[in-house]
Amino acid sequence: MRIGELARRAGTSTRTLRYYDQHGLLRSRRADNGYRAFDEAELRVVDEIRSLLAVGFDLDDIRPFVACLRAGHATGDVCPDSVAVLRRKLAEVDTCVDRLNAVRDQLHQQLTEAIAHREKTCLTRPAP
Amino acid sequence: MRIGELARRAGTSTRTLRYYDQHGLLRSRRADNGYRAFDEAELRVVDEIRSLLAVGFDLDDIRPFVACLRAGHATGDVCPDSVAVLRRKLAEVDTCVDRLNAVRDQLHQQLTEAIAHREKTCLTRPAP
DNA sequence: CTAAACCTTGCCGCCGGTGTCAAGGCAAGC
DNA sequence: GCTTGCCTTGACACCGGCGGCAAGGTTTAG
Repeated sequence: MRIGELARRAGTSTRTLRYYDQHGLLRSRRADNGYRAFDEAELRVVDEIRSLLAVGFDLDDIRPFVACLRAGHATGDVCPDSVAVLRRKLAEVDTCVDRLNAVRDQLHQQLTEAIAHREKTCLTRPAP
Repeated sequence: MRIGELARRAGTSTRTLRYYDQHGLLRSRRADNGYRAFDEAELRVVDEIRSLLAVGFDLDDIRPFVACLRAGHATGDVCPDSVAVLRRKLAEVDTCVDRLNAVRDQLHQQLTEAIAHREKTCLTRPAP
């Protein structure tokens, strides 16, 4: 399979696939004319990459998952290295959620106080 | 007050202050030698900018708050435009938190299943 | 007089995944 | 032979808030 077909089937662009290839996440042979040739299995790999990128992983995070797939596992997340990344990412997301919630609370309070202040100082009509 | 002093007092760098100035967030006159001269009040402005940046606002979001301070208000958040930004940002943070929580749940489930799968397939010792 | 400590503008780098364009090689149908 | 559509590498652009450096002018202390 050449890069255009893989891109169409995976629902992405050739530019993107070349980038993954360049960074060692895809496996490709070269035909005599220099064209990249991909196995069917790479479609699954691209799907894995895309879905992990979509949840906020970067390419380095994704490497173990790809390796896990190549090792013959049905999913990329059952290998020790993948599990380790999952743990780390989960922790990262947790702290990120905590921070965002703190920000949320601060914004909420600031908003509440600002509105209270406006109603107190300038006697405009109350919000509709 | 020159830029170095303002930077020291605000706990930031001259590079940063020039950046704010360049983007119209600070107000400065020029001395005869070309040096920027800042009023005392700009210290408060820099503080406002920094604290809003810290919670994830970008410079454009911050403009109304600065304008509000310049309009003579004790805090930058009591003016209508600032309140509008606060509302918008609060909504953004809310959806961001929701997305992150969804990701969190997905990661958690994936992790749980991956570990269950490992314990089922390869009979390694259970995690310590 | 000179060194040190300011100040100025301007430009490159970063981060990461991708869009996009350039300039060219190859394949296939007419 | 010519057009069309694939493929190749390489390189710039983006986003945003800076860091850092260069090359120069200014002021002040000693």
